Amino acid sequence: MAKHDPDLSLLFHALSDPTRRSILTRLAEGPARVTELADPTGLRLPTVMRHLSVLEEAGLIATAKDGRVRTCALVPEALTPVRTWLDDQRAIWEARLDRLEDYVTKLMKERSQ
Amino acid sequence: MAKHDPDLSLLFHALSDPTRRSILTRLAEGPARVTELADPTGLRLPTVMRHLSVLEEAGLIATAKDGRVRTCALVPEALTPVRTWLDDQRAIWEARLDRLEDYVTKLMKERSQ
DNA sequence: ATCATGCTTAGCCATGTCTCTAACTATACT
DNA sequence: AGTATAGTTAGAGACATGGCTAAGCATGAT
Repeated sequence: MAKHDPDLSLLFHALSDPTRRSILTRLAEGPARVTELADPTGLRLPTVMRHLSVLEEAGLIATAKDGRVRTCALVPEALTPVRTWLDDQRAIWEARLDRLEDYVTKLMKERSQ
Repeated sequence: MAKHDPDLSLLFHALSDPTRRSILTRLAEGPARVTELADPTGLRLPTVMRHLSVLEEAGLIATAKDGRVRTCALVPEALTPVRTWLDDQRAIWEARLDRLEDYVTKLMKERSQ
């Protein structure tokens, strides 16, 4: 299968880890430095760094280094493709439901004649 | 970090693969048997089976076997937790924006005095 | 200049993922 | 009964992931 949506795959993969989701939730309340993010996870710094780079490569966060401190911030628009995919999926599903409804309606009309 | 949301992890992981997403999109148009789903992927049956069981374990599809044919169907409500998580995330983000706005408003008031 | 802080790099290990082939089972067709 | 069809199981191989330790490198504080 062609990988038509590398973005979506990256995004969903980034979101599939509880640690990464908790980092995002934390960041939703405001930017934070690396150590600050690592602290509540109970994980070692290099491990958290890895999570952060997964998030950054997915475009979910942006980071910048000032002096020796790296500050991380959420990129809220990054979730748009996910939302869009969900909406599209629901749209197709609903279209199908509509067609099914039409079909049932048609059946009932035919029956009532 | 405690894994408070095994469901979400399963769901996001299931959605992180293009093949699996394409299967879901196909299923959104109506139920299908395994071979039918395998066909357009260009993958071997066992591989597709694996994808299907990932989708099933995440609760995204339901399958039933009739004779030697297994039919797969979408479970559209399964996406609800994902949608909820996205909404929650956005809510926190917007709350933060509001607080920021309040702060700015306050600053401006102070300044104008 | 020295030391502490904050991050980064390198490399290891166990486990998980995605794909395959080969062989098997169970159901339908003739 | 014999053959084709639809799926399943088992297992292998290549690579990714998530965690770690140990060592390195800037930058800020004294």
